[in-house]
Amino acid sequence: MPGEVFARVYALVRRIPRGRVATYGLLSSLLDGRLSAAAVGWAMRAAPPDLPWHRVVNAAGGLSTEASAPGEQRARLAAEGVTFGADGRVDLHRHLWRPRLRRRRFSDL
DNA sequence: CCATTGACGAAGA
DNA sequence: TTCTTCGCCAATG
Repeated sequence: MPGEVFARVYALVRRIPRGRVATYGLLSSLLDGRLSAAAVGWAMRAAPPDLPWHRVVNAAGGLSTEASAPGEQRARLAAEGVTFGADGRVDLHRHLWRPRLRRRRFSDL
């Protein structure tokens, strides 16, 4: 059984729309520091099979799964319209998910 | 309990 | 621009 914290990450990842991607760091900050970016990586490793894990990339738009599952993440992303640069990285300017943040006081920033 | 390990990332050099 | 270094924190042995 995955830890309770991981459930929060999974819920977030399920909200990423088709054709968009999120970064480990973005998910970490959306969780308000409950989980570090590295820990989000751990959560993704243990992700349930139905999770759209392929929509999570690193801060540079690179695919961190190339070593363990060559080509799979890229194929899945390409299948939903995500484009890649010549360097093989996702074009974040075009596909990064920008979720609506919860209303927050300026004084909290 | 303690050390190590990442599908990470910002800051330096 | 590329590379280290260091902090991060759940999981593992």
